[in-house]
Amino acid sequence: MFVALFESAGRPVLQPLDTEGFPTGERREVDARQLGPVVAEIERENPRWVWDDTTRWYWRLLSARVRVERCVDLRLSHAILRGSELTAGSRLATAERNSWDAAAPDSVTVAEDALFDLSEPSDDETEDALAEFALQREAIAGSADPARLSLLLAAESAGALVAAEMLYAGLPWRADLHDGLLTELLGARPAPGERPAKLAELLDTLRALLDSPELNPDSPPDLLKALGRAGLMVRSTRSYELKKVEHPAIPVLLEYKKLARLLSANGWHWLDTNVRDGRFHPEYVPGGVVTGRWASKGGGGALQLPKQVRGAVVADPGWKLVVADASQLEPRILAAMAGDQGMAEAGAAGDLYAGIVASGAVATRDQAKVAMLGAMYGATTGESGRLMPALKRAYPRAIGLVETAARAGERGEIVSTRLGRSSPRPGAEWRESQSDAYGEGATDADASRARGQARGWGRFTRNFVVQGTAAEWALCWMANLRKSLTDLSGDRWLTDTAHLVFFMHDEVVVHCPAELAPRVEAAIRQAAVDAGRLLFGAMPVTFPLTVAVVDDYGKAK
DNA sequence: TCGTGTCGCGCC
DNA sequence: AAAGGGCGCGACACGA
Repeated sequence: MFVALFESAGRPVLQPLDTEGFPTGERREVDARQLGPVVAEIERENPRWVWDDTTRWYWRLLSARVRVERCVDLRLSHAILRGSELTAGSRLATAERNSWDAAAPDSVTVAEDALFDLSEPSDDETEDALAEFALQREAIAGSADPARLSLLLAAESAGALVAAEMLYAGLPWRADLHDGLLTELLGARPAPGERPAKLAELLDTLRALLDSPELNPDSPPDLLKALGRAGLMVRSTRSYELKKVEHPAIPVLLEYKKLARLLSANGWHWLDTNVRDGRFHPEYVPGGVVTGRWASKGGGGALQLPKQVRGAVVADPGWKLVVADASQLEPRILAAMAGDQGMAEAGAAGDLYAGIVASGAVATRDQAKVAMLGAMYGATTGESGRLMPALKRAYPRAIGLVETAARAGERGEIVSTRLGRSSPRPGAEWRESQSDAYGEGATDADASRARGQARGWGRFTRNFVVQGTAAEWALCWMANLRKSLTDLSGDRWLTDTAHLVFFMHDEVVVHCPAELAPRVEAAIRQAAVDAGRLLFGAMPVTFPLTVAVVDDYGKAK
């Protein structure tokens, strides 16, 4: 059963729908303040809620302490169906761009304010949304593989529920410990506009060593000039560039850069703006990356949370953090997608890279790693490029898959993930440079530039299939886990029992009462096994996890 | 003063 | 000749 939830004349409206998206029962208007209880009552029948935007609706429900198990996020689903190769001929995909192609409204606070803001009554959204849902059902039913696409859309929508719940719950964050860490590394918190003591000391030393009393190392051009005056010929001021140079100023500069980065990205200002009441509430954006990965927004930067500050993430008294990450996820995904038995076997014992060495393809674990990364990213030079022929001989199917994807991208074609998310087409500029390269009056330089651009797009599509399928695995993993955590929780509210608090591409963190930790760990492991089966069926590829039950996120790994 | 572009670096 | 994918953000640089 589907139940659509939309707004009409400023009021929530419920409409039961059949599997084709047609109304089956009575349309019901609800007072905004009664929305939670009404949804909770219908939820007992385990419907799939259909709404335009999960953030918008689910935030209201969570605020009323109501959870739902399943939903269809129409905006996220639309984006997938619009671009998927599997639905290319559908009415949805061939229609003109419309409001469903627009980006989601900005943030939950907007949705929250809108709840009681009657000054601008919205139009009746119902017709539009119901029509969109029917188009989506039609596109799925008529697609080349409805089962895969349905799984993808279910996982994408479940992910949106997880993202909203993680925003609601927040990641436990000890501001006092974070402040202590900053003070230890940087010195006491300075007055606004001043440098902390440690940073100021390093700056003095650096200026003396480079004989540049006015140097501002935060300005790359300024720094580059000062380095040049000191006889240090570097092309940029990047750390890896600087590390190649021998000079007493370099270690000081690297230390300065590291601490300056900590201060500006995750210093006291970050703490002030992102941590409230012992929780960090990062805003995730499901489907925010073309490949299907999540993005994050707001100053928090959940998906860039540096290891340096993870010690401030501490479980509540009597609780634990269960931290799990999927080991070598992307190469395993590639092996599974390609049906590469040899690579699957190499990963079966636990360490895929060790398995590749054992197979004789390359000599060392480091080489195995750099070669695999090169295969997935499209490296052609350096050690990684040199190792490719050997890797391809040992694993022709896996390497063949990414090379096929790269060739397709070079021709301007689209590629798809396991479950059917397709890559965007290259832009007009790209296509023009390709056709110009073979037109009249084309120079060697035109042709060379076109080849470079073609290969660049090939590297993108090469990586797309792997990164995107890994994102699908992670969505299925989280969706499975969310369900089993709910089953563990009995009648307790989300944040009163085991719940997801953090996600980072191939890693999850669950915050739970200490006595539940063993069952949570088991649930996380089972969810990973089930995710592998959902995507790849009987293909014998394993997705091992590293799991740690800790008090403090910094202690994991 | 503002918006936009670039650099550099954190994460995967 | 060389050629490594995807992000978000803060600080600086620069031009309107």
